Amino acid sequence: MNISIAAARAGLTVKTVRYYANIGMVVPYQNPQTGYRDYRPEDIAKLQFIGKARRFNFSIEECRELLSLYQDKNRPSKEVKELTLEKIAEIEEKLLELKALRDQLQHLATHCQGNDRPDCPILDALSDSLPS
Amino acid sequence: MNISIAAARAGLTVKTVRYYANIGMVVPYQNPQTGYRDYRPEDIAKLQFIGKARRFNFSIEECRELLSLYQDKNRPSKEVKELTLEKIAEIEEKLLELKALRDQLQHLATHCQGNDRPDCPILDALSDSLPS
DNA sequence: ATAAACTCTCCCCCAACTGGAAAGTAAAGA
DNA sequence: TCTTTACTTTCCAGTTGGGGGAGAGTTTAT
Repeated sequence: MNISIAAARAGLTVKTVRYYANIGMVVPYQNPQTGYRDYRPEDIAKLQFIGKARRFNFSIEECRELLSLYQDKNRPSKEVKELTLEKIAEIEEKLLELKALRDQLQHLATHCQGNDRPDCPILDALSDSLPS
Repeated sequence: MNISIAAARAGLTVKTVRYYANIGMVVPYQNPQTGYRDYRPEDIAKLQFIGKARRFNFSIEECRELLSLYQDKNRPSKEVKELTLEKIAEIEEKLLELKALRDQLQHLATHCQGNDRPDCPILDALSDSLPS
């Protein structure tokens, strides 16, 4: 299977798939005559796996880790669960940050007339000390 | 005021302040003999302004925009409010994404024993099609 | 006077790709 | 078969927002 088919199957771009080959994540057979990459079903499965893990906010390095766990048929599920729980905690933290951010901005926007007058509590807040 | 004092006043690193000078965001007077930058109170005010806007998740370009609005005494507050509302909408979207992500991961983690057996619904989900 | 602490520029590095140029290859139509 | 189009390759540069560190000059403190 050529690279564009492989990319489509995995829901990735060709550029991304080539990138994954370059960084040694999914390295397909490469025809020595033409240089064309040839993706086999197991390569596609890996690409799909990585695509999903990336969508779950796992970093490339974490994907590499998950992938090796995935390929090790005797791995304990403990490691995978731990990694997942860590990721959940990270996301929780990010959620709190973003909520606080939104609330502060919302507060400012509510107090801004948003008209043609130069009066603007948002800019005032940014130039003075912020309500923390 | 030298750059380390300026950075401390604005709650930024020296590297960051120098970066802001390089990209033309806050360009202080620079002694032609020594090359040393000299930050005046209005430069510090700008740095503080930018620091706060960055903490509010505004991009460098958006900071530039806000800064020019801030410096224009006759600006209508409408533009600032619009930019802020857009930012809020962005954050809302990101919040939804992250919540969905957390819930899916949480679901997977709940169904994983996390023991020494190779059995792992998390990896199964990553390698099969995901519950979407 | 000398050592410590600061500053400068310059360049490379990070993540995770994306875009584009130049050149070679494959497939499809006339 | 020839030609055109669509693909593929490598390589280089750019993105965001800086961080790390070298090597050289400057200021400050002792």
